[in-house]
Amino acid sequence: MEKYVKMLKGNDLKITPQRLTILKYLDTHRMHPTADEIYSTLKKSIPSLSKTTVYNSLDILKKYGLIQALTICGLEQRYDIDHGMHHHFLCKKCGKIIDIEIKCPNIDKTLKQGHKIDEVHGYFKGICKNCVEKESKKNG
Amino acid sequence: MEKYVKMLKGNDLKITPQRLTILKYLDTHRMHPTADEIYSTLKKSIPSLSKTTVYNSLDILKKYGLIQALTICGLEQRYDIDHGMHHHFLCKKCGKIIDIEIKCPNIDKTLKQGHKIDEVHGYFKGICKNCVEKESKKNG
DNA sequence: TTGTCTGCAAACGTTTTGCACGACC
DNA sequence: GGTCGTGCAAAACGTTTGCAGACAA
Repeated sequence: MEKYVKMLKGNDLKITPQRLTILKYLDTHRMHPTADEIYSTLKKSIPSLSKTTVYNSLDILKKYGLIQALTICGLEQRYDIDHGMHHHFLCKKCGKIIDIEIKCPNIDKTLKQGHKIDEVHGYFKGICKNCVEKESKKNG
Repeated sequence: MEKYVKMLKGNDLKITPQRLTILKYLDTHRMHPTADEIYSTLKKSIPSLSKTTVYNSLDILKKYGLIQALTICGLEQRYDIDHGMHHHFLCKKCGKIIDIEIKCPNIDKTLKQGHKIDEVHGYFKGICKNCVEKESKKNG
């Protein structure tokens, strides 16, 4: 928990049980939950928790770069603790969202066509390893 | 208009004035409009047009790969005619969405970490060329 | 003590639904 | 005549707002 206190303190953010719990949840459950999933889960340990607080906390944590929001076409907003440059892959079969490590040498420049690039978000869609293997077993 | 008829016919889609008009609009106005912007604009030429039809048409055009949906964090869904592999850049200053041509050699593989990749969507955020230049003029 | 954070209820805007009518093979 | 597309109204959904009271610093 010390870790999350430090993360908040480092950004001059007030330390509240709600924020700490949300940070810890996102850090220990890296399955890109929705705001509602976070709310439902944490409601069990903090019965007084409100959805507004979840949204407020996620907004401010995002604003200070402690977490990241994923906006994938067709899905609600999802959240992820910020753990270095990575992208996201959505399996169209099982719906799972998987972290993808791809480095693109052409993106690493901060300037492209004269535009100053601060953030890079890569979204990939297809069939995940698991589902591909299941499919080939069925056919072979 | 022949062009849009062919696009629909090629996918065994019924040809309706609404679909043709939406396709033409997206082809000739590449500013990534929202469903509502499309509706408001086309309502002028097709007064009977309903928003449901706009959503229905956009959905089916997307399903058949004739158009693309952009889901950018914090913005409503936007639409774009499918004109080859390109990505999108959002200027955090002026809000404009700009097409970006970046080729990533590491993404071009259809398999990554065992996952079969069908779609690649790149979203970039920062300050666009225009706003960067405005800023530097002000300061210099 | 002071300003910020939280929680509730209500509002909001986008998108989806259910259903009936109409158009087109 | 049966399927598919359209349009309307209403609902659903995720998210945001306004405000009052609670809490961290």
